[in-house]
Parts: sequence; structure tokens; C-alpha cells
Amino acid sequence: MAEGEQSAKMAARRQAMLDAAAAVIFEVGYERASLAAIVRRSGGSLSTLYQLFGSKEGLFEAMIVERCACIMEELSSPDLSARGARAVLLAIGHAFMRVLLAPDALALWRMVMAEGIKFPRLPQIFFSCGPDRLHAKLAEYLHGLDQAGYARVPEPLFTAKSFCMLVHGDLYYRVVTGVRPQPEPAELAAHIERAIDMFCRIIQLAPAGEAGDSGA
Amino acid sequence: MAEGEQSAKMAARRQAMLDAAAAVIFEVGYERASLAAIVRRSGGSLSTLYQLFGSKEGLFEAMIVERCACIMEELSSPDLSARGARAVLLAIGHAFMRVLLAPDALALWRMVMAEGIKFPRLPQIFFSCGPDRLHAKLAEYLHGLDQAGYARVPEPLFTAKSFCMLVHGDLYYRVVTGVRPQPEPAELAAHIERAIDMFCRIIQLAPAGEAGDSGA
DNA sequence: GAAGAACTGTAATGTACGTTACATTATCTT
DNA sequence: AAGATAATGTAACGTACATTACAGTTCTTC
Repeated sequence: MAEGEQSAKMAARRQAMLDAAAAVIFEVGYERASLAAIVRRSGGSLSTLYQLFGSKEGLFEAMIVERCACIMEELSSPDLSARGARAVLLAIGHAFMRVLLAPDALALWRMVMAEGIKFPRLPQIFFSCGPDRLHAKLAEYLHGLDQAGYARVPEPLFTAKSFCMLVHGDLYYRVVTGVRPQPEPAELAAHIERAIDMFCRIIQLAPAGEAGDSGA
Repeated sequence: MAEGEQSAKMAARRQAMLDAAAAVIFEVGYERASLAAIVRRSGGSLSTLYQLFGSKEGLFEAMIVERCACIMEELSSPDLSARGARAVLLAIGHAFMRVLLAPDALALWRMVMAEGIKFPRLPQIFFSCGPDRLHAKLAEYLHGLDQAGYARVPEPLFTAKSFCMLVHGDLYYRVVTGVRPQPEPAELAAHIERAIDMFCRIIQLAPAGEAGDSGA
């Protein structure tokens, strides 16, 4: 049990350092984040940090990988339980926006954009953890709607990607760049509904609720 | 004429420094870019740089402002001369993507995302130079289509934004993050056409060419 | 063409920080 | 509980770089 305690404690320290790194780096950016500030926040020591992660770059990569998995997890299993295709799409849209607009997800995306050139693995990991999985699930669902005759989705994957584009829309850009504050729930809901309306016209989904109740 | 030559020469130096700053900063990022490297590239001297821009931050802001205006200019006057609404939308889509996918525009967008927290003016300038103007013009055009009865566009501005979203789509994200290379012209054209097809369904534009020849 | 201003090159300064080294303390094994 | 192992705190090292100071050079202007 002693050994277990040992590694458990080290694992906790490791996690604390990842959390501190995320907090500091997300706030000021990779280059401006100092390891001293991270250690000050996490507890432990600089020596331990170097032992666990090898370098500043190592810590950064580990932190981003961990954050990608953690933040994007919710996107990989969308909730398809609502009654009616439009309701399902609405639920997916809401879950999507809830994840995207979470402060950590905003910061993560900024990091991926900012440091993707220097750390090419990051965007790859980000896409495979997040968008790729969601697109695949969504495409599958849309294909089901098509097969069942409730909608016309000749290109499910492209259509799934377009769904995401319409839903996050201009709003996401403005929030992530900080030119506008987070939307109030009502505004967000209105935004999503308008996007879903458009999307339903794209796939020619019957506007009323009668279609798609068990579509996929 | 002597004074004119003087300031003309200084203006050229200033421009060279802005260009060099763009080249270096776009390549390695703001923090990693050294003023020495910029001066080495631009010619002139560090002293002149400080005289013209005051500080590294001053140079950076000036460079971004200049680049925003320069890169986004093409977007503010979309070409509406094509025959038929769908052809106009296609032309706008192509111009839009040509601008967005230019290497400098990709780098500019990365900078706005990366440094927007530290330099809040940058995203504001970026949006007002680029997206805001394009959205307004496009909304105006779409409203014209609606008035003429060629399409149904109850919310022109939101619809214009959605147009941009659909056109740049997932493709833009992947190129700007570097997870995929620039598309070949054929692939790009196919992407845009699919997006326009979808958009035409949204606004219920007649698929054939008979409508909208002088719609706006 | 000489006085003066503006521009340039280089060196100096101060600071911040990644990384390493080492002495000290805590933890685990037996 | 003693010895071995690992974690911590601190300090030192080297480097990179923004910013300033200054001496030399070129251009402007009368």
C-alpha cells in the first residue's frame, strides 16, 4: 500500500501541476507563463516539475492533451434521446455551445490557434478529441434520418460539419476573441434556434414535430 | 522637395519595418519575435524603430492595424456583377475564401486569437475591418433578393453571417491550424459549391438560373 | 560648404526566466 | 528505527532580449 500511496501522491501532484499550468498559461499565454508562477500555484517544487515533465514544453503538451480529452469529452457522445429530430438537433446544439463557450474551452482553442505552429501535435490532438468525434456521431445520426426518409442528407459528414458551423456561427468568434461578452441564456437559445431553423431547411426536415421521432 | 523626400524616405522605412515585423511575428509569434531580428530584416536601426513606434507593443499594434486594413480590403466591396443570384453568391464565396486562405490572413487571424487577450483593440479592429463590413454588404444584397421575391431572407444580417460560416466551414479551421494543407483549387471549388447549395436551400433560392438576374 | 538636425550602429543595462546543481527534509522499505 | 530513496527549497548559471545611451555618419538647409 505504501508504494500505492506514493504514486497516488505523485499523481495528485502531477494533476495539481497540470491544473496550475492550465490556469497560468490560459491566462497569460505560453511564452509569458513562468514556471515559477506555475509552481507557486500548484505547490510542490520546480525540481518535481522537471522530473515529471522534463521541460516547459513537456508540461505544456501534457497539459493541453489532458485538457483536450477532459473538455471535449462531452462532445463525443451527443444526447440523441429527445423526441423528434428537431428536438434532438436542438439538444445537440445546446450541448455543443455549452462546451464551446466554457471559459476553459475558449482558452484551449486560443492556445491551439496560437501555438499550433510551434507544437503541431496540438491541433491534431484537439481535432481528433473534439470535432472529429462529434462530426462522426452527428453524421451517423443524419444518415439515419436520411435512410428513414425524414430528411435529405446526401453527404452526411459535410452536412454534420455545416451543422456545427451554423450553430456556433459568428457568435463564437466574437466571444472567443473577446469583442463581445458571453451571451445571456435567452440570447444564446434564440441564436441556436435560428441556426437550427436554417439547418432544418438545408436537410429539408419537416418543420413540425411529426417526423423523426424514432428516426435513428 | 527636400522635406518631402525626407518624410517619404522615412515613410518607406516605416513601411519596411512594418513588413519585417509582420514577417517575423507571423512566423514565430509576438513573444518569440525579437526586435533585433526585425531590424535585421527591415534595414534601418533599432533607434529608428523606437523613434517610429515607441516600443515593441507599439510596433505590433501598428503592424496589425495596417495588415487588417490591407488584407481585408477586398472583402469590403464584394463583386455583385455576376448574372444570377447563385452566381453572385458563388463569386462572393470564392473571393471570401481566397482572402481567408492567403497565408498572411491565416497568420493575422492566428495573431488576433493569440494576442487578443493582451491587446483587446486588435480583435475590435479586425472585426470592423473585415467581417463587419462584409456582413453588412452581404446582408444588404440578401435583403434585396428578399424584396424582389427571389428568396426568403427574413433576417438578412444573421443570414449573411451564416453564409460566411457555411462557406469557410470546417476547411478553414483545419487549414488555419495546420492539420491539413491548403486545398487544391478543385477541392476548394467543390467545397464552396456544396456550401452555396446548402445556403440556397436556406434562403429558398430557386436552384436554376432564371431568378435574380438583376435581383439587387 | 558649414552648422545643425536626423538617422544609424553598437554597446551597455537591467531584467526575466528556463534549466541545472545541491543541500535539506520527508517518505518508504526492511 | 536505520538506511535508502525520493521530494523540496534555494540558489546559481547562462541566455535572450527590450530598452536606453552614445558616438559616428549622413542628409538638410541656409
